[in-house]
Amino acid sequence: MALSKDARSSQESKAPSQKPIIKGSPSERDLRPLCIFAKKSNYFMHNPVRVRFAPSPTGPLHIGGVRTALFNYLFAKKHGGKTILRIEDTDQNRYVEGAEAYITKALEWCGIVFDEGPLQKGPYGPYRQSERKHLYRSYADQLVKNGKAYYAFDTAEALDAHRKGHEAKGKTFIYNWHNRLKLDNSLTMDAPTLQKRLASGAEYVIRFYSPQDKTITLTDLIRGEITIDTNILDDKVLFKSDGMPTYHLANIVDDHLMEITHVIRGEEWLPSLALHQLLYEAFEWTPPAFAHLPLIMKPTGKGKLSKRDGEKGGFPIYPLSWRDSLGYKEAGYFKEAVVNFLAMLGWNPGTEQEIFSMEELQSEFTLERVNKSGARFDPEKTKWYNQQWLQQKTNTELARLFMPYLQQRPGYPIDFPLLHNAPDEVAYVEKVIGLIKERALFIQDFWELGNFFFKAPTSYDAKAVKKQWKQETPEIMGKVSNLLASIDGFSAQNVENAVKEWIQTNQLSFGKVMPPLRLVIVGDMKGPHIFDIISLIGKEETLARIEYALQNIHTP
RNA sequence: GGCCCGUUCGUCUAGGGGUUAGGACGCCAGGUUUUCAUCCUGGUAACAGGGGUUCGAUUCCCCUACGGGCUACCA
Repeated sequence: MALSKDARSSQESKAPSQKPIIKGSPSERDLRPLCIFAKKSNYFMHNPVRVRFAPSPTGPLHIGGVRTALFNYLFAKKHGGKTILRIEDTDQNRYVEGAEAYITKALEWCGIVFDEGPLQKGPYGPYRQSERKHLYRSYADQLVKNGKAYYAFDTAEALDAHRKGHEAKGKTFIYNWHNRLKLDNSLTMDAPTLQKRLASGAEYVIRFYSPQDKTITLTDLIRGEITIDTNILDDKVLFKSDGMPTYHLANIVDDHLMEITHVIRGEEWLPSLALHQLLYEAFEWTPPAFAHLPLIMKPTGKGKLSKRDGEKGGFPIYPLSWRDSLGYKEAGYFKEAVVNFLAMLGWNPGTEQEIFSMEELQSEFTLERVNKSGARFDPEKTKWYNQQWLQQKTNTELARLFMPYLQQRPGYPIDFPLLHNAPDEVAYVEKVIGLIKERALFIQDFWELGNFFFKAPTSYDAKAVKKQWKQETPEIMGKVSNLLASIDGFSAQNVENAVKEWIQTNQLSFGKVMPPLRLVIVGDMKGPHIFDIISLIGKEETLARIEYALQNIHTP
């Protein structure tokens, strides 16, 4: 009835039982944002963009959820709008202690900040649905009064039996127009019976009365138009017997009350869009615009990314650690890298730029450039993003971040006279990082890459010894040692010049000097330029290492 | 099963009625570094299939296949 007032009913009558039509030709796609803004221009002029991220505190947020929050945040920033965090804790059974605090901390780490929410408050609070409980009942009642919803007394067992019965016959049980009059609800009883039933304290739910024989057209900012036949919809429960609303009711009521203009959420909600649209119509409210994000899929195998994939694939799935699961932060990822790779999962700028800061994303992001199809998650590429961001950090910042790792290593504090070259330990670490930075993906790689800057080798790579440590090598190393001892001004350049000159005048080959020298200094055939290493660890330490090697390397 | 959404290199993607179908990750090969890695250069590799529409389709339409989501008094 109220539907007829709505502009949509004219569209419905035009296309009664048409097949789904998806409009998405290039020209229409390009025009889409214009159309949307044109249609709602008045609305937009007086209503600044307001988006919400509405997680359920049933556990830690995984990166899929973080991406949804990120896209909401970027969209709001792009349009100078507001971001709202709303905690959807209407399911008392699934509540997990600490989950809400985790969500708040995780998003904060990523740099996703909210203008309104449980902590920052705001004019539309409270921002936890459990604290808004008193609000929802009257909205459910309003729908009952208008004939848009009804009481249902069917027990869980009875419904379960129906489902099983249908399943046995290869059919699906749907609580809607084709059987609602055979079930135990207020549609099948007169007023006095209903009153008696309610007064008796019987448990009941409130169900939405789904319309019959209508085709509704839905608009999704990413997918275009979708048409749905209402006959396949079920009479969803709006209000549960425990006195709490379901997601569907609470979501619509709160989005309306909080004046949300754009709902950006995961694709798993697309099937509910029709119901939500119908609810807005039933309340005679203007619905927000909707955008359904493509899902993030498992790196291998079938299905969407889940919490288990992290353990299986050996990569973090959560932004921060949660119990036994290592988070991105703790695994050594920069938040910039996490935000960057999450943004590129399902969105792209249309240019070849891949590295984006949060600020760049805020100005570049558009919903029109979000993909329609799900993106397989690639842990390898996340490492690459981290490497890219690591290279952009200053040595000072990297040193600060590396110190805690270094301090956990045996042999700390540094036990040899390295520090002659630097005013303090951190300054020394900065110099080390300057030499090894470009080969690192993570902060903690610095140890593997440069441990020989902090402790002298006590063992030598067996293969390298076999190959490099010849009969004459000890004698040569002894002479190199004497040479190094005589050098004043122990810069990398000075040392290199001196050694090269010495090799030439003594008619030795580089191959007889350089590889063994690296072996005694590093313990292995790896690392940055050997003269950079020698210069940085200093003369005293260099000589000590040669001496130690001469005593301890023996060829069989 | 039903409904909805989707489909370009192995992966993330650009593009779009006429292109040598572009980039990135990965992988491979050369070069540099008298080490290892980085780095540089190059290479490998894609329009799911079938019908239309069209002078011409990877691009638009339909069908099929495949993938995904939903199908709770969960969100």
